[in-house]
Amino acid sequence: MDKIRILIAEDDPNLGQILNEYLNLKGFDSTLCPDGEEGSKTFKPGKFDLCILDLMMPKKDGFTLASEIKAIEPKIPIIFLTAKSMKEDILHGFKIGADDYVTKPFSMEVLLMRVNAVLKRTKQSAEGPGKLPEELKIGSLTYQYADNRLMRPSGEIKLTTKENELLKLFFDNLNQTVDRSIALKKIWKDDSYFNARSMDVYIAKIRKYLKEEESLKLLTVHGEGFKLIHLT
Amino acid sequence: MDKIRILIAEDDPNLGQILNEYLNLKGFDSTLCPDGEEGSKTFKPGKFDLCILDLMMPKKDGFTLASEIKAIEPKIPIIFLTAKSMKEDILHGFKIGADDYVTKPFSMEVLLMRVNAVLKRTKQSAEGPGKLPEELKIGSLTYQYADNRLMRPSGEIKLTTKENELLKLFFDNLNQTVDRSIALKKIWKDDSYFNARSMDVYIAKIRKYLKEEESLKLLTVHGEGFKLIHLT
DNA sequence: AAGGTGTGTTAAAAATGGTTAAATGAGCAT
DNA sequence: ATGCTCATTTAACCATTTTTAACACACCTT
Repeated sequence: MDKIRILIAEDDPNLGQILNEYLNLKGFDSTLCPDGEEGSKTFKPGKFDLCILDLMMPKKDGFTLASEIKAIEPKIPIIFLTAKSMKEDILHGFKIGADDYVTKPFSMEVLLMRVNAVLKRTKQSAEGPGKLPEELKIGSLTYQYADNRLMRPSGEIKLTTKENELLKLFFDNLNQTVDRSIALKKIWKDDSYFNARSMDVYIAKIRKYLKEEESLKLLTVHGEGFKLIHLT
Repeated sequence: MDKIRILIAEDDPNLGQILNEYLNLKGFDSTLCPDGEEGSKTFKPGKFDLCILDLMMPKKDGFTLASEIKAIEPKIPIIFLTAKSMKEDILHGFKIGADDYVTKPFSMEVLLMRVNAVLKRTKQSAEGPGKLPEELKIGSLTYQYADNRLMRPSGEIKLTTKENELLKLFFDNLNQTVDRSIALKKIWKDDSYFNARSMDVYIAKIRKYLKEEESLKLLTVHGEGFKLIHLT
């Protein structure tokens, strides 16, 4: 296996240097760019396996750069660095395809963990559907998909068949985009206009059920599908 | 036994045609798609028993198509056709769940052998929910289907013929969905409206019998059938 | 800014399943 | 045969799940 190639875009020379050296030390092949524009010039399709982008940079911000990169190589994983812990930005990042984010200040260990987690996820996503444990606890919720039950602090919800199948699909692909057409074919057996609208109705229901757990958000990825994310 | 249904995705019209005709000649029900995208549209869960995918195709390559198919129906066998004999590709293929691969050029006989070998392998694994022992104990219940008896802590129940056949069917397929129409054809010999309603009455009875064993639940899978689950 | 397409939301319609009790019918004993 | 008894089916009614429809809003492109 070759070295994992990482593109770093970070304008703070100090932090940039540290990042670069640390990742090299840990066996990655990393390239540092001092601003967004430089990052845009440096990125070439097939030349990188992962991007770590600062959000606030001169010349070109992280979101814009990410969009450009995704346009070239849609499936490349991206981790954002953000000084703000503002949820708005984080959610926006996930929507445009971020795989994770790290808020400054952070320790190198934390970053490394995220990098490895993201790489593991995206690598095995092509492999197989990760098995879900019988009972899944996230935050204040307990999800027992085996018998269609979702326990919340405010009480238990008995899920209908379709609700349960859809929710399980999202948990099976936590933090990853689930394609509309794949979900439709898997659960409705057929991708058609009306089934798609039916699914939208169920999306709304699931959002309502998850509402009281702040750390879970079912995002829309416009034109692609949906993504259930877990904010850590 | 019905015909084996095969999905073929191959962009070379010449080879595709030959494949299709040959497999039809050999008694398969094969469908040809001229590219990966067409393959994605054509594939529906439960509609195919095997996929034969070319690796290099316009619009959508074989690996991508395979991932989508596996996402929908994880256990379906897939055979890749590849011009390259490159180990990298072959290994990657196996990782994402290939059951076999055939390198071009190949003879029809070779392909047929592989198809039969794969089907034989996957069939026997999918074949049988293992035979039920004479006497089955689950939790506080003992089910002796041989003589229509269900023992519960609160006392024994003598099952009627239909009750017993239905309950056995569910235990035979524990944790798996039993299709309404399959159950009807198996037990009532005929799937009709009134038989279906009759079955619903028996479902209610069985639920009542199982009620005192908390770990067993007979769930309905709306529009499909029923599923007896055992919570561990 | 405008217009097309995709998604959010809500309510009503349609389909499916749950429940109960009465009708049917088959087997058995008288 | 006649009348029990019991399994099974039919029927009627109700409850739930899913789909359809209509309209509002959001997103992308020009």
